[in-house]
Amino acid sequence: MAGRRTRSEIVAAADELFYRMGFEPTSFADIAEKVNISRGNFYHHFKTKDEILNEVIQKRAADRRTMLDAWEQEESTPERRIARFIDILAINCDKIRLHGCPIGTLTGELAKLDHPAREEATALFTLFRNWLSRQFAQLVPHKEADRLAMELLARSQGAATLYNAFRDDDFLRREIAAMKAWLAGISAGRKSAHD
Amino acid sequence: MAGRRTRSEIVAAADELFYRMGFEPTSFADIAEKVNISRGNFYHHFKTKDEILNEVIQKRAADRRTMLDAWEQEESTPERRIARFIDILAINCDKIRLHGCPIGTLTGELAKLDHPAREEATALFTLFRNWLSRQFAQLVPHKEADRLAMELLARSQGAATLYNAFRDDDFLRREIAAMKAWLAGISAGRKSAHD
DNA sequence: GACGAATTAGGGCGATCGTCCTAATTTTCA
DNA sequence: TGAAAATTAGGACGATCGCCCTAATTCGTC
Repeated sequence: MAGRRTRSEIVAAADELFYRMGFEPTSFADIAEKVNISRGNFYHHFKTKDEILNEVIQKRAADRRTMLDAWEQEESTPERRIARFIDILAINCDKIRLHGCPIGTLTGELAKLDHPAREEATALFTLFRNWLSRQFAQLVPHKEADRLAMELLARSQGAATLYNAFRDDDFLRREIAAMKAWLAGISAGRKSAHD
Repeated sequence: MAGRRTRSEIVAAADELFYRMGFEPTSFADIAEKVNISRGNFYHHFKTKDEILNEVIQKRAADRRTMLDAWEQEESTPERRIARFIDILAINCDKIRLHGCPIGTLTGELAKLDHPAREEATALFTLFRNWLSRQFAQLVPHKEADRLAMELLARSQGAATLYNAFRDDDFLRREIAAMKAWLAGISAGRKSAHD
């Protein structure tokens, strides 16, 4: 049963390498070296690189799901939950600075490769989109919730992209503050008139 | 002197291939085939792949500079000029849908590769940043201009990333409309109070 | 302790990568 | 027009790619 652990170690290593270097530039040899196993052993667990990619995507989805569940348990209001999402940028800023958003950069790379797993990667976005939409639905009419979810998703992606490019800490701080102010404005207008 | 034309054809082909497939996945063979020249001839013009990349970045910078200059001539107000920037998303939506933003995806890839030319690619962003900043400076106090430029740049990047992922035309239209409304609000409050 | 299954190691497959070289051809211009 | 320079073609280099095979070792179970 030690094979199961090796397999998950491979996926974890591939997850990080795909994030840091990208899917295409990461080779079997890179992953095998990181896990400290031979390439032959490697092949016993995964026949193709795409198999690993699928597993990595599933792992990322599972990781995000447990994270979202935790936020749902730990925070009592939708506004605080959405704020946790915005905080990702601050918490992971060191990694984002160097490698961008793990989800945004993966979907972008797979789009360019015209890779079959592209839609599976997009599903990672959908995970956040639906979760945010459910939170916003508690603050605004249901019809607007998904639009706000997409708006916030887009804004965080833009912030990650430009932070990765310019690496300007002040900019990131401003964007986070602006998103939180935007969020406060939405939850403040919950029962009042529009805007 | 025909060598000059071949050289620029190589750069043009590389430009498009780097955009469509990414820098790393594009091979010498890909470019040579697209230009219909032998790989040997290819080597006569460019010794290394990085040389081509640098030339491609310079070409992209030149293309954008002429585009920005044209906007400056064709539009009489800063608001209309900034609107031209926002319109990029609509005009290039077919390409963005498939391959994302040429500048955003290149800087992202080079960041992952830890490539020496990363900062040169970031300079493409700076081109737009400074141009937008100059336009905003005619609408708001100079201290706020750069922040607004970064904000708009970020928002357009986020829109491009999510449009590339979800390929939702309604979303892109909404984002464009929202950016234009945001812009109208800024230029309307030019001489009035803040917000 | 033995035996079948699971796991590991290591090497080799053809293909392609970026790069480089040489020789043939074309162009330039005294 | 003839020699020098610029351009082109085509192939070969070692390295590495994803992928596959076989043999050895470890493990689980009776």
